[in-house]
Amino acid sequence: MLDKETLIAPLLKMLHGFKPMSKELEDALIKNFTPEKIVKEKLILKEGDVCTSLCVLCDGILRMFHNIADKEITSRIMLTGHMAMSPGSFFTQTKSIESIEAITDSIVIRITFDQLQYVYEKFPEFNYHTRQIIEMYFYNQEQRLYMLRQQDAMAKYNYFIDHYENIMQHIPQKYIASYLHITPETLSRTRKKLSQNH
Amino acid sequence: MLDKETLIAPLLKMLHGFKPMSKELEDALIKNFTPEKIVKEKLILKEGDVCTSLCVLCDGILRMFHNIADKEITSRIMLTGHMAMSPGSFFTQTKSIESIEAITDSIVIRITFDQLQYVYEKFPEFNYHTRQIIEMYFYNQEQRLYMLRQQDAMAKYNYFIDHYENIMQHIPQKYIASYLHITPETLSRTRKKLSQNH
DNA sequence: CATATTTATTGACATTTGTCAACCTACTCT
DNA sequence: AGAGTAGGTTGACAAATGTCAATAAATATG
Repeated sequence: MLDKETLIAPLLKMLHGFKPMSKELEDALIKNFTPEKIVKEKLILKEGDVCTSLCVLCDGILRMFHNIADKEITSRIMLTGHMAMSPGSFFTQTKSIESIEAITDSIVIRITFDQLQYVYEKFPEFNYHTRQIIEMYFYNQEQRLYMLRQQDAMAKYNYFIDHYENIMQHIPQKYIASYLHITPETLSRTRKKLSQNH
Repeated sequence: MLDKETLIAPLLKMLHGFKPMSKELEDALIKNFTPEKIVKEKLILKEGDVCTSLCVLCDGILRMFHNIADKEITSRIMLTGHMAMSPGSFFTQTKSIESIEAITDSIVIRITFDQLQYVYEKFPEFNYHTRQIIEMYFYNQEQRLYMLRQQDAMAKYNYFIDHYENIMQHIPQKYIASYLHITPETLSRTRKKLSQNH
């Protein structure tokens, strides 16, 4: 595994892009993030537990899912650079209704809720950076909702490949299907229809 | 219409609840928010325009909608106290794909993007407050997605009345239907079925 | 490399929801 | 009060998607 400074570098770069950070803030972040290896299929958050930490994905793919009517539904797919946590559970420090699992072997850097609060207190200007991030996530979620509102499976799938093409690689279709709120069978048929009209 | 200080009071109270604000910050907010009356059916944001300001709803009901395949889809319903804006358009100051309309005569207080940036610059601690708000909105959106993931129309409607009961009052059913991603006919039948099993 | 396991595809069929049209109801506006 | 309009309900039917089962393909395991 790479060393911590290398793993955290892209995150720091993004934060600097929003607004330059002091050396002290940067050091505090480096100090409080802990690298961690996640083996495939391991849960980094389990339904019923409180999401006490936030992970930034350095390498690999994660998915968030939950059960509805005995079926696992993938609610989010996280790629390199994304944050992994349950908003409902992390922000309010209450039990999570969702789980997060590694689809592939992954590397994350992790910071606990308490550590994060410490950084906020010590470096109030950090609120600016996280506000930017969460605005971005909020917007992404709107887009996600927009996708789900598309007329039918074909329209959703087209929207998906236009906007989330990079997600396609190396992810089992069954996860993509439930991400689109359709069954694997319907996705398979939609893909076939699409390839026939090429 | 009530005076500005009265209209802005609930917002200030909520912000104080997150973290006490200085008198200066409070004054800056009072100064930069402008009250406005919105008559029923008027658009406060039109698709294609940039969302240059954010409104806090003091009284009335608003809805956000957009067109997909020639049909109007209600993507959000806003009640007293809620913020009204297009996240995609406001955060990035680009053209909006959605419109916002008053369902009833309404009163809002409005702040422009530029005014808000000014407040952020002058009072960096305000980032803390808005981070709290947007975290809350993010969480609400997750809940919304959770609702849409329910098995069928009945399950969605049940989830809806459990979690959004207050939205029901005084809102045409057709808006609720598209909020649930179902047709007004299906909603009507679902309601009937539910009342029969009472 | 061979086998076992998981995932994807395909078909037949059931179910749900959408569509369209008619009708009813409530509300608005002279 | 009466006409007009928009929203809501109901029915018949069509279309889309889900379900279940069988098979094929891909991936993992020893």
